[in-house]
Amino acid sequence: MKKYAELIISRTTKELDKKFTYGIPDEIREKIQIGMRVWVSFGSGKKSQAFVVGFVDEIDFDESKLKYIDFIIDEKPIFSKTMIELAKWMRDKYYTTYADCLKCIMPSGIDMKSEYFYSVTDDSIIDKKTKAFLILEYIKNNHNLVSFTDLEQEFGNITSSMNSLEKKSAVTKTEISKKSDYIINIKYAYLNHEMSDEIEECINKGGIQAKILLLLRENRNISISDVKSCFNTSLSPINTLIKKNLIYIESLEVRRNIHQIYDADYEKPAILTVEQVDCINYINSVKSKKPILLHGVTGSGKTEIYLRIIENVLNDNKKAIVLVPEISLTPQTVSRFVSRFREKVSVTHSRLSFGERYDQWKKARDGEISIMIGARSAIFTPFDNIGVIIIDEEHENTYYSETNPKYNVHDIALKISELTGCMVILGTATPSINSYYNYEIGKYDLFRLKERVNKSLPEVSLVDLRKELENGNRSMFSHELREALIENTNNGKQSILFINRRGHSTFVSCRKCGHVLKCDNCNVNYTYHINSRKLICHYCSKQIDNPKKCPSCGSEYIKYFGIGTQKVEEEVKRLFPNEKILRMDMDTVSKKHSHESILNSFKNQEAKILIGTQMIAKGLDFPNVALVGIMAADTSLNTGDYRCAENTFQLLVQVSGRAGRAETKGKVIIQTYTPEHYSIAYAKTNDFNSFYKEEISLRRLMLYPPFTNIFTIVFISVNEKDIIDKLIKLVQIMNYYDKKGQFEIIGPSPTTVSKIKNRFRWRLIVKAIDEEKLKAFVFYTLNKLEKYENLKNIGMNLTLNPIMIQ
DNA sequence: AGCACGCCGACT
DNA sequence: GTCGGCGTGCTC
Repeated sequence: MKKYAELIISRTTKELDKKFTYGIPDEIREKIQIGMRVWVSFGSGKKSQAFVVGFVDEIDFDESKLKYIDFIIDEKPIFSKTMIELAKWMRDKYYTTYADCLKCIMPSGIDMKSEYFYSVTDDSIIDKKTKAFLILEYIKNNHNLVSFTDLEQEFGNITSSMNSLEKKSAVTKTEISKKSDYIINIKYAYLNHEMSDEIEECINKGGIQAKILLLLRENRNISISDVKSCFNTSLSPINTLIKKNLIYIESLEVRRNIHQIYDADYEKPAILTVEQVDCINYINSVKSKKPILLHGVTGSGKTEIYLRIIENVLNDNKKAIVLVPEISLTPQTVSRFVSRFREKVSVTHSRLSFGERYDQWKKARDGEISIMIGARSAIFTPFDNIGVIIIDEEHENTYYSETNPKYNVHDIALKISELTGCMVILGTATPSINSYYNYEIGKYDLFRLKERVNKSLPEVSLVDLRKELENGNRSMFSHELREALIENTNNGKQSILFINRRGHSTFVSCRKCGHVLKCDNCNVNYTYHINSRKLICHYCSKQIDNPKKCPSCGSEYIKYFGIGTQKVEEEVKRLFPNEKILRMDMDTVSKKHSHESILNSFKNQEAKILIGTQMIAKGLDFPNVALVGIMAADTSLNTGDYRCAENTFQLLVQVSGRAGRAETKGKVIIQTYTPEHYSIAYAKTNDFNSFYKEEISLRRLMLYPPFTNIFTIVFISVNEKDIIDKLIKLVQIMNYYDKKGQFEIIGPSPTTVSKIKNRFRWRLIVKAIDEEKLKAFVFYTLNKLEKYENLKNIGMNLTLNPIMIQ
């Protein structure tokens, strides 16, 4: 047993994507476990982090090649056996490497790496004025210890220089490894009870030392920093006491608390509606082990159901993971859970530091908490006994990872459920087409919540902007929206205006020749920003001054078209010169906490009107909001993506849900140029089922997911001709190998944004019914292409069933 | 992926 | 001769 360890080296290339067998030194044989991180020599060069995934008794290679593990990095394993199993499955599912998947599951920011540092030992043999001499000078001037990276930054390519300097013994190379464990140790003072007589004596003498001893009599231990601040003193009395052997010091690891969230008051469980009781009974009694799709209109009390289910799970001595979209991870959401379950809850999200996140992760692993709330990556919370995974707002796109491994939280949750037997609950007011289809074909169970708790659904009206135009209204506000906004504001109620574009004008063009101003680095129209009076590219952030003359024909008739949040703000200010107006978009929330402060300000009724993009669409609950205006419902319809109808329907229903969440009856006005489009028409009546019927039959007809699988291959390069040529070759290879015609190959064609930051992007779409066959086919043909063509200078972006076709 | 090694051409 | 640029091959 435990003769040799099987390791995955922490390098993410296909060539190294296999187990390497290492010897185990006797002194760590007892301690080493599956799931631990170890430090090893690998190949020539620097040492490497590796993960223990198994043990074997024999090796199947030449023993002379065997190397031994240097040491174990952490005290405890960082992967459970379930997580290692999960990584193995992810590797095949998402065609990445084992190391990539393990790193994804592992808490972020704790990678252990090493680097070479150089010191000068003898500079007499080097000629002055040479580059080598300058390098030596530089090292000596920087504490005689400089990293390779720093030297490279200072002098450019230095590989061969450093190698020859080392050969001549002018410098010595040291490998220094850095472990980021983010551990905070606090030093605590303890009384040495063996010295009670001496302690008594010291107390009688009085002074600060006596005060410290008295305090320690009352408490088992006190942190040194507390002692210092308590008596407003330095370290010296403490050191004297240590010298006298009356107290001793011990370091303890402390875990950071996310303090703010524990301030919430205890919230009494709400009285449940009949429907909610039915739902909870249903979930608790269902035996099928299928994921449960919880389809409830906004305001139907899903959160209270989550809380009750979690209560049950905790009573079973099990744990719960609650996933929410990053954007709705606000203290408001979290406090509902905290107020019910207090210190059993923790939170993890991207705004926490690595150390804070790692500490919450450790609390979960060590059983100090039972509920973890977080965005996408919280699905990997290392609980030992998961009872339920709740995915709130399951239709949200943020549950898809865009970087390798390009996983989808639904898939991961289902796999964890398969491995551990936990429940999976998917909650939403607007199910994703995929999830609802899974219910229809019997893969998921469904519970429908039809009522709003204490509330009625808002009244929704559609305004046809074409008719407004016919009637001579050229402004962005329809007559109906303008009147409603004025009335609502005069009544002291709050309004939300939704526009899915930031900036002022979404394109700028010349009225004389029609020239549209575009960024020269990207194939994107400039957006006009009024604060800076500049044109900004939303893809590469390039800014140029607002032109006075058309760069094409020289005319002065430059016009600004398209509505963004800033233009709406400008218009609303004109309507209500004395009202404070809040705007929330990427430009106003860039500063830390500004997201929070805008929402708080609106919550505290400091402003009656809030204008915003996507980010105001979700999960916000403001009781005084009686009007929601959607400025242009069609924006998300014209993206050309196969999911645009689904996205539009979801967005409209979600935004509408912000209205009338308390006693006030809410009103929603949707402005659109295409009121007859089914995604808009059914959003008006909040009729998911009809929308679904129409959408699913369209998907079936057009052969889109969930009826097929789509693989997109995007090639990226500064050389446009090169990527087109290579994609054409790929198509030829694909046609050659697709003997049975099982694969539909579309393209090559430029991506929606065909140039970003001066790099061209072209894509190929491959469709097939069978996911496994599709993956195999794409990788087989790509490998073939790689045999004939040099693909080193081409960026590649491969995605199975992308959330958005680029 | 790193990194070494080896080959080649260019530059004092 | 030495430096820098690359192609190739290996990593328990």
